[in-house]
Amino acid sequence: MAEIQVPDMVVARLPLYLRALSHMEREGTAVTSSHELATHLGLSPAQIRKDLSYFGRFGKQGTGYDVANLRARLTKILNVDRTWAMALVGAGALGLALVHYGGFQERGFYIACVFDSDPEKIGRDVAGYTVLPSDTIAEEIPHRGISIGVIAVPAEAAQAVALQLVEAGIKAILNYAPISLAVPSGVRVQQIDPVVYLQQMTFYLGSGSASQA
Amino acid sequence: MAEIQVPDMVVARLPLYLRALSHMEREGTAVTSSHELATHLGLSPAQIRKDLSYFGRFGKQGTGYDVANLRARLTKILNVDRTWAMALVGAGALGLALVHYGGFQERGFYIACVFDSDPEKIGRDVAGYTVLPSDTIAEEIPHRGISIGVIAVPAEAAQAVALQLVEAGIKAILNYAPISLAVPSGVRVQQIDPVVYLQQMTFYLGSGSASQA
DNA sequence: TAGATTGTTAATCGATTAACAATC
DNA sequence: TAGATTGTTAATCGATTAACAATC
Repeated sequence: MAEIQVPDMVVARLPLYLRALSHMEREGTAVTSSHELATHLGLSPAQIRKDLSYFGRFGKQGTGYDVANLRARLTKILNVDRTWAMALVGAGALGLALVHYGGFQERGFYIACVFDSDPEKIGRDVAGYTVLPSDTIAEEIPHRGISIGVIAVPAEAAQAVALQLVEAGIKAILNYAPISLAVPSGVRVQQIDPVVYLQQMTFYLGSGSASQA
Repeated sequence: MAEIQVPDMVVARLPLYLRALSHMEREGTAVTSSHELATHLGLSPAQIRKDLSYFGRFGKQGTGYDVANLRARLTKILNVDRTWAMALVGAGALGLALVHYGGFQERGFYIACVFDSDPEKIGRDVAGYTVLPSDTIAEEIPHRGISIGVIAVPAEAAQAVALQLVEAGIKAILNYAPISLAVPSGVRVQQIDPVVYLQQMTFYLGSGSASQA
C-alpha cells in the first residue's frame, strides 16, 4: 500500500484550517474559497489547495468549499472525530490552569487524570480530580485508554516524567516545561515554551523601545 | 548597509540554542560542539553551524564553542540582554497562571500591568497587580515603555484587544486565544494554541488506541 | 454563457545537508 | 604532531508558487 507521504509542514497547517473553518461555521458562513481561507490565515491560496490535495478533492470549481463538509473531513483526517483522554502531570499553577481550560473539551480532548509528586498535593482534590502520585503513572495510565501525556512540572523533573509516560505506553507528549525532551522514536513531543516565542519576536523588535525597569 | 537577511526558520531556532546553552551552563558544562548541541536538540550539526554563521564566528576549530560565551552572544542577538515589559490582557484562569509563571522573569520578560474588561475584576488585586480596565490600554501602555502584549481573553474578544494593543503602539503580541489575529504589517504575532499542537500529534497517532470515555 | 475557482503540474525558490579546507 | 571541529561552499532536497486546463 503505497501511502502518499504527507509533509510535516502540511500536517502542521491542518489544525489551523480546521480552526478557521470551525470559526466560519459558527459565524454562519456556508461556503468559502482557498482565497478567503488564505487571507484569513495569512497564507497563499495555492498553498491551501495544494495542502488539501494530499487528502482528496473537497472543493467545487467555480464555487469553493462547503464549510461544514470540509470541516468534517479535516476533523476525520486529524483523528479528532473522537475524544482523546490525556494524563496531566503537575498540579501546580500551570497544571491548574490547564485543568480549568475549557478549550480542550470543546475540541476533542479532555484531562482524564492528574498526577503530582508532591506529598502535599497527592490525594487532594483539584477541580474535581483527586491528585494521584506520579510514581503510579505506569499503573494508572494503561487501563484508562490514555494515549496523550501533558507535562506541567518544573524543568528539572520533566525528562524523568517523560520517560515514565513513555513506559506507561504514551505515544504523544505535550510539554510545557522549558527543556528539550529526549524520547524514543515513535513518541511524538510538542513543546510549548512561551519564552521561545517571545524571544523570536524580540529578535525583530531590535534593541530599541527601551523599557528598562 | 546591506544587511544579510536571516531566514525566519533560523531565528526560530535561536531561542532553542539559547535555552540549551543556558541549561548546559547551569550544569557546569564549559565547552560544547555543534554535534553535542545537535544531539541535544534533535537537529543536525551542520544546521547549527550554518545558523550561527549568519551572525559571526563563535567557535574554535578542534574545540567547539565556549558555552558561556555563545550563550552571551545569543542573548545579545535575540535582544534579551535587557528586560522586556509586557502588558497582559485578560485576568481569567489563564491570565492568572501567566502572572504566576516564574519562567518569564528568569529569562528577561515581566508582566508590567494587567487589563481586563470585566467590571467584577477591574480594580481588584491579582497577584499584586491592580487590574486595569481594558479601555484604558491606549492611555496606560505608551508611558510605561511596554512593547509586548499578551492576549489571554476569550476568542471572541481577542481581535478587538489586538487592535487596541496595536493602537497603543505594541509591536509584538503573544496570543493565547485560539483564533488567527489580523494585525497591520510591522506588528508581530505569535500564537500559542495547545489544541493545534495536540491535533498535529493525533494525526500521526491514527484512529487506534480507543479511549472513548 | 461568462465568471469563478478548483486540482494539479511544472518552475521557482529556499532550506538543509554533505563535504572539506582551514586551523586550533 | 594527530585528531577534532569549525566555517563555508556547492549539491541536494523539499516546499512554495505560478500558471492553467478542467469544470461548476
